[in-house]
Amino acid sequence: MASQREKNREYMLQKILDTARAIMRESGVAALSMHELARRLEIRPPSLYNYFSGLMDIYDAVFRLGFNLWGEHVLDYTKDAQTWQEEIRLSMEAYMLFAIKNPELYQLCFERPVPAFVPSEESLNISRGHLEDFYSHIASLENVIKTDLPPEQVADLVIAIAHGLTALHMSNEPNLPLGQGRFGVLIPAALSVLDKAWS
Amino acid sequence: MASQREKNREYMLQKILDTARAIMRESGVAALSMHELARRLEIRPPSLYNYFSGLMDIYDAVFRLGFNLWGEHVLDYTKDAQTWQEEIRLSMEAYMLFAIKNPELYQLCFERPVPAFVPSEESLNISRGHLEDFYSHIASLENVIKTDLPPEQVADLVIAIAHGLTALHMSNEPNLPLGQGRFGVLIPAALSVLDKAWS
DNA sequence: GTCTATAGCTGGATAGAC
DNA sequence: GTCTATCCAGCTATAGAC
Repeated sequence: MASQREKNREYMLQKILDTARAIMRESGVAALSMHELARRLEIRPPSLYNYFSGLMDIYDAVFRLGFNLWGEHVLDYTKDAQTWQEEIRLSMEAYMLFAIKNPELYQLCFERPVPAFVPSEESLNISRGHLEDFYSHIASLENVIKTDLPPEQVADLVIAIAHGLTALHMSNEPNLPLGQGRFGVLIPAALSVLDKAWS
Repeated sequence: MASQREKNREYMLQKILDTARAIMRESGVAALSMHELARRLEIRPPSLYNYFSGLMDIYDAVFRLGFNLWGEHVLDYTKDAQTWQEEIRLSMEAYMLFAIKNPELYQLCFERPVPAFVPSEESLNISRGHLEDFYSHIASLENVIKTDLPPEQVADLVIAIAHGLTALHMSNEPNLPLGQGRFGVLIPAALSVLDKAWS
């Protein structure tokens, strides 16, 4: 039973997080500030403290939001995989696609651009959960992927390759769509290498 | 003929850059400031303007220093390579080793932690030169690496893998030496994959 | 080449009125 | 739940004395 007050509060919380993301996207993750946030929302900075306990709390909320969206995104994007090659291809594409569509969430969640921000344990547990899910997924393919590597290392290697291609894509041509650009174009090449090595 | 004045000036320039690197290493690249720099050097902030035109100029000098050291480092580390596999192994190891030994230079040169800092054209040309050198190196191996990929893509894929492993190593276990840790341990696995795919 | 003094900006956060 | 007023801190950079 959401009362009108609760709905208004939800609405405001949403608006704050949306605006925070817009600032991070336009000016870099580190550019988020209570002042700028209040300016864009056309309120005074102290009002924000009715919704969040401080700047780091807002970072944490966006971080949590990022990993929640990431979980949904990967689940949805990889749901039709039939082979391990497809599984890995879709996982890598999902990684880069998420970064292209949500650069501010990608930076905040997968790089560490704000040393002063340390995610809360609660938020870290969400991210750990997604990693465990991926480990399990790869472990279930243990008998079809032909390699001596333990499944965790297979998973970590896939993550590292996806991360490397994505990070370089984002710092070179962040506006090009999936599959294009100097590094975006290399996903098939990376997959071909893994396929030849592990088939 | 370096006069005493010139020697003193060189010495001070060196001291400023060393101190700048120390700040970046301890508190993050973005934490560099004229105030903190002056504090550690036990001078007043305005004195720094006799050596650099401003904060961004100092970033640029460290950036340039980073790529100069990077060039020497790679040249030295890969000089004994006999096969393409060794060439690639040493290149990847050189990449991660440089990051472990000079995390502040790695972050400033290979990640982009300070959106407000844009390297000067002169500095960018140094980095472009090193990339061209690596392209040439890989191109010279075109007939021994068995792949349909153009040499630039071979090089970019190697860079992406090295970058992915290194970035994840640095954000997870930056203090572990080369070859250790969750991602540091994966260099041989990555090389094995490339060897199987391209031999 | 160093300093003092200062301008002028940004920021996080709190007290307390309404 | 919003505001005004305020504090305190950090920063880049310049003017001008010595």
